[in-house]
Amino acid sequence: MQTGTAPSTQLVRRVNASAMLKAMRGAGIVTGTELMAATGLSRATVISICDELVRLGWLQELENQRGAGDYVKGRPARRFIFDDSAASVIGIDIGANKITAIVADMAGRPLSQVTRPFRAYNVPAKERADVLDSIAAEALEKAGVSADSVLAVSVGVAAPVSRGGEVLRAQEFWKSFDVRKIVSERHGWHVLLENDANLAALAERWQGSAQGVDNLVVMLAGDRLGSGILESGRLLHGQVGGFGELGYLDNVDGVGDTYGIAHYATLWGREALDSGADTKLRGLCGGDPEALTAEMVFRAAKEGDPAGRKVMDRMAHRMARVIGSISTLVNPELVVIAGAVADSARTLIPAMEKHVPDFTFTPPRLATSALGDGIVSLGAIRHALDYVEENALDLNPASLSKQIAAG
Amino acid sequence: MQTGTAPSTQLVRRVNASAMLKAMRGAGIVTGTELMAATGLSRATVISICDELVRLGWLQELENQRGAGDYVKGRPARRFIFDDSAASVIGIDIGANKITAIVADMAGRPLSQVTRPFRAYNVPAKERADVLDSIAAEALEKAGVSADSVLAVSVGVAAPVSRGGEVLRAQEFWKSFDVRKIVSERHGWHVLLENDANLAALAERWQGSAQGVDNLVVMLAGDRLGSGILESGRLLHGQVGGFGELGYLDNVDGVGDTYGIAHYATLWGREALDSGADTKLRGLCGGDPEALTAEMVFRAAKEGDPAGRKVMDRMAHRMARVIGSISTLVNPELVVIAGAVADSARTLIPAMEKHVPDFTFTPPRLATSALGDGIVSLGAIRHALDYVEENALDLNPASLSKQIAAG
DNA sequence: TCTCTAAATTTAGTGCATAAATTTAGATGA
DNA sequence: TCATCTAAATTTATGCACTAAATTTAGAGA
Repeated sequence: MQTGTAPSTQLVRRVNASAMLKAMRGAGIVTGTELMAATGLSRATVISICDELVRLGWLQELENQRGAGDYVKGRPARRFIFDDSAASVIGIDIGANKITAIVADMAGRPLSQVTRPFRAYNVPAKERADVLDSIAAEALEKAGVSADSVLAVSVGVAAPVSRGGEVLRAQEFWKSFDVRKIVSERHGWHVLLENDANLAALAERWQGSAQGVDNLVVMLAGDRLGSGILESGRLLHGQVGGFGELGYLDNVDGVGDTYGIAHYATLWGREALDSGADTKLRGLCGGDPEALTAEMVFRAAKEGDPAGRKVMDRMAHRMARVIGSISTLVNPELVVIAGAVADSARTLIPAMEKHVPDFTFTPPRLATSALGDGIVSLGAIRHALDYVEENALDLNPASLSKQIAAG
Repeated sequence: MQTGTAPSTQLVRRVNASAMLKAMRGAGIVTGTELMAATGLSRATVISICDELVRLGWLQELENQRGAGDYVKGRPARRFIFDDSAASVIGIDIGANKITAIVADMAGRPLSQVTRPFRAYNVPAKERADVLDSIAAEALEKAGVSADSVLAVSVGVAAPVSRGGEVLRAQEFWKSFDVRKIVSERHGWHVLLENDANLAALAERWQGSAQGVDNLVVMLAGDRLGSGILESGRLLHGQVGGFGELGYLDNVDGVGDTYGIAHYATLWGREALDSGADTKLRGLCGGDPEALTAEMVFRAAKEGDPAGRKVMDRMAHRMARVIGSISTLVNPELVVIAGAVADSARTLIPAMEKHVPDFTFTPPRLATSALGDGIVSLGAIRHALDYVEENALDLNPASLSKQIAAG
């Protein structure tokens, strides 16, 4: 009589294996006893899963069992270490002006980062795939990592992406389904797609100021406003990926459109110049309003320039309305402002905290992201790692070397 | 050596048992073979779970195996039937003006419905519990069902309720945590709390026009606007239950507040009267603007009265803005207008369908609820049934009779 | 060398499932 | 009447994943 096992039974093993990997990631060297405490499983189970994870290439067992002399009595514990370099993932951010790729190891440590500006819109699918290919190849080379070691690639795009990873309403130039297929077929990589603001939310919860926060809004607030929303720790997508779209702001009093902080800083700064006011901005941009950047306006405000400060004041009012409206409907614990302007926007926080309660009965905590420009590609790394960890028994370093051996 | 089984292993049985119950609910008489097809489980498993469910009082096995002559060959199948009357649940809607209770059997069939108007606000917790008790008792008596057969009670309130079932920001008069505890202790019932609009969303997906819809917004649109949101089939709550709050509409152009359809129908109808226009409304309300109701305005519009039609036109524009804004952010497949005015609001649909695309790039389908005034208590029934089905192995008819025998 | 100890291993048993062989209840027809 | 047919139930043999308790083991120290 042959075998036959319920898929539901095998699922238990998958769940426990994922839990073990998650417990080990970032924990350094661990013993069976520690894992028992972390997972609630029995020693027999923990050890058997460890043995399997070693076989699959996820873990390495250390030879020198007695470690840094932290304990001495009894039989020495077997010591396992998560093998950070067993495989790698790639996170890619396809922004409006540039494309960024990060190669990271299994601990999520970035090994290399490559950024390349865009040349044109509306290039054919194959060329788009080529761009993605070449930047990925460059990042891999820079990281000193083989393309065969890549277990998953996550790509962030500035367009709605459905829960299933499909871009159904291809805004601007990026119609990604083809690309996904092409890249996947070329390298055998698993390619995931996700909205850029959603990835920023994952990044912020992973390494930013939203650690442990389950109800979170992250606003990408550079030139345009976009938002990624986590509810009970889950990303929201809606029917075709539009959850978090902010177009309704067009009709909100005192907001009127979805332009972001950088856009309005520049616009209002130029208005101040045009008004003929006496302001430091004139010096900063060399007298040419077209040369004025958001950065200059922030700097002027910081240095006490009245025109700059007035811009900041208007900005805080405007953003308070934006955050107030979304917080009413979504009721997050925390709203994080992210993107290229996040760092400069930190000075806006006190004023925003003051005004947001005028627009919602459930004011959230406010923060700015410290993750900088790479937040989306970092979120893509987390997204890819999540996928790999969930599928660790099917998608693993050992399966890679088998492929290599077979190919 | 004694036993010891992983909780994760037992979980498989629970999941399969729930799946079996869900497959049987509403299916009438079923055989093992049919259940194999419905659940994907093997015959041995299906039969063993059936035997267990019979033991727990969920199912009954029929004696006369050969049914209505639909087939004849082979060994007669054992035939099981879900015992609708094995236990019951109560769904309660605590509205602004009245409280409604429905007692239903395990098939979700309402056995009785009782409505009672409110007398006062701000009654002490014990009295509130007494009101709930007495209306529940009345509904049980009317249904001819014993209080001992109740497996769960779900209560809908017009206030934010967190995922854990706690009312953290007790709007108006209902601070329900006490009540939950009191009722639970008096009868040993499991008492669940949920927001009324969320329950309406469950009802609409269960028996309304949203069957099979996973991304859904249901708007309670009577005197005040409220919304319940399902994303990927899950109710959204946010940090303290505020997800779906519409207070941001205060600042949306052409909306300005959260008053509902009934409110504005009455208000605008009175404006028409005050303007001295020649309108049927004057006859309908007997010349007294204070006596004018939303219902009269709808009727006048239906009969072609110009003033009434003008109100409908304004209403469609206003609601298009409301639905457009929420649809932009939430991206539902379908928006259902529910509550007491739903039936009258059906005539608004074509105009709203025309205008909604002006306010969102992702216009949803629109519908009005046919579930009438009882939509919240019906949703509470579904909520309670969901809870019972998820916990069918722990919370079951046999455990009830055991309690009775022990007590 | 003996003892102690904490951890690993081994052994026994449970729960939940599958799959294949066998039995069974009834219908049918020689 | 009784063998035959059939679809379903049962029985039997396994597999997998886990727990729990008994036993062994690797090193430290008296």
